[in-house]
Amino acid sequence: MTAGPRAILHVDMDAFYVSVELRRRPDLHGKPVVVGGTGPRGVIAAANYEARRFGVYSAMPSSTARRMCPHAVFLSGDHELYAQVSAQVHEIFQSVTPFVEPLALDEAFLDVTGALRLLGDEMHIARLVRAEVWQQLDLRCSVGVAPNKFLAKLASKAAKPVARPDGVHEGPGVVQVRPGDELAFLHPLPVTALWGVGPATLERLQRLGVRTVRDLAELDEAALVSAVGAAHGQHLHRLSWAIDDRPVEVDREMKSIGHEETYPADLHTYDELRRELVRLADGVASRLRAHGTAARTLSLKVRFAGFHTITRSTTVPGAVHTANGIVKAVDPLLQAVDPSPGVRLLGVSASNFSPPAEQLSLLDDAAAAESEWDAAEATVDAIRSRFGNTAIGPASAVRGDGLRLVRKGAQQWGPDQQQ
DNA sequence: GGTACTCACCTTAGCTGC
DNA sequence: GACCGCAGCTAAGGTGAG
Repeated sequence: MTAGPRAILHVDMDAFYVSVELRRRPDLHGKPVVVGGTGPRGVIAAANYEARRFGVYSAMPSSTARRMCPHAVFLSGDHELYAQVSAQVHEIFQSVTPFVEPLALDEAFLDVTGALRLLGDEMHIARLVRAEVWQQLDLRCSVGVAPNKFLAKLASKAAKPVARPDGVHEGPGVVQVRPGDELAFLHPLPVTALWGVGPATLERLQRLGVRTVRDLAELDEAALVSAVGAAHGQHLHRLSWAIDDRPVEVDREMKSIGHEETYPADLHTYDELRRELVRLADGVASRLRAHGTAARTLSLKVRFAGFHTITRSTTVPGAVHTANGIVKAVDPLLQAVDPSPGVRLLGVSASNFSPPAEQLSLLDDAAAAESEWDAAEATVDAIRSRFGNTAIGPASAVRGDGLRLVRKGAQQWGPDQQQ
């Protein structure tokens, strides 16, 4: 390990999804544009700074966004395209350092400590990354530079453009928190700036009179722990003193795979739910196989019309990676659910990964059945890889009189308007 | 009255085996 | 046989992030 302070970069693309859209729709430059679900149950995935001037932000219900900014252009989004562009962005990161931890399609941490001698100081590297992203991809990003991940993330936020009602103001693009300046930068910030302070934690902290990070730092750690729990309290206390020694993790292991979907109209019968369960299980199984893994724990998520949400899960003796295996495990959980109040969302997820069951024991009945289905679903995978994701799927995934196959991923941010 | 989707992690509670 | 303490696992719910 390198002695002395680390040099960590947090690179965050500016209004990523919208910026990618603007590359193919230059006519929309300067106009408020949002990407997200276009239907009444959709949410905003990204808004450009012109739209943010009107108070529109990501995760806002699309219906609210339409009220606040009726003249905005609403685009339903193209997740596959964003993933492709994201891969190009990450290639640029890799050209600077192999120590890249992707956080999302549009952001990553880079540990450039080892690249300082070769490429110059961390500010130079930050400007280099920014320039390459702009020149190669016609996209803007903001970069935070700091001795740790947490401060680098806050710094990149400080580097971003700001949208106010009077206009969009350019940000500095790169902001550095130098070793020794950590607390001067951190302590005046509102406590919500800390990673891990959401609405629930904020309410508890406010009851203790905490408003800023400095307030939190000066709070007795025991009081903090009793308010928000041991793990969370200790973590926040360390962050409030700018202590964050988490490494940049290049290969983070995935721990769960899931799909969930909100329907344009509530579902009221077991048959409808069961049909959707098969579709969701098909999507989850397909991804499990793509990752060469299988899962022992299968979970069902049901959100009712009143937004009350329940989860039910089961752990099976042999890991499964076929739609049939998942449906068999989850169906009893679904049968125990009363759908009569109306179900707006159904979700299936798989966790507790281990090698596929048939590799462990072909003698076991369940494993043998899973192996038979595996052969069939491997053929499905091959057809999809050649002809596309909608080429083949469970019969129950066919919707409407046009026999259009509806696959997962078509409505990333809620049901579209015409469903 | 309106709230998507995906993933990670934590807390609490109950059960089981020793 | 009843009880205790402990560890490990599972299930359910909650919180937070992007």
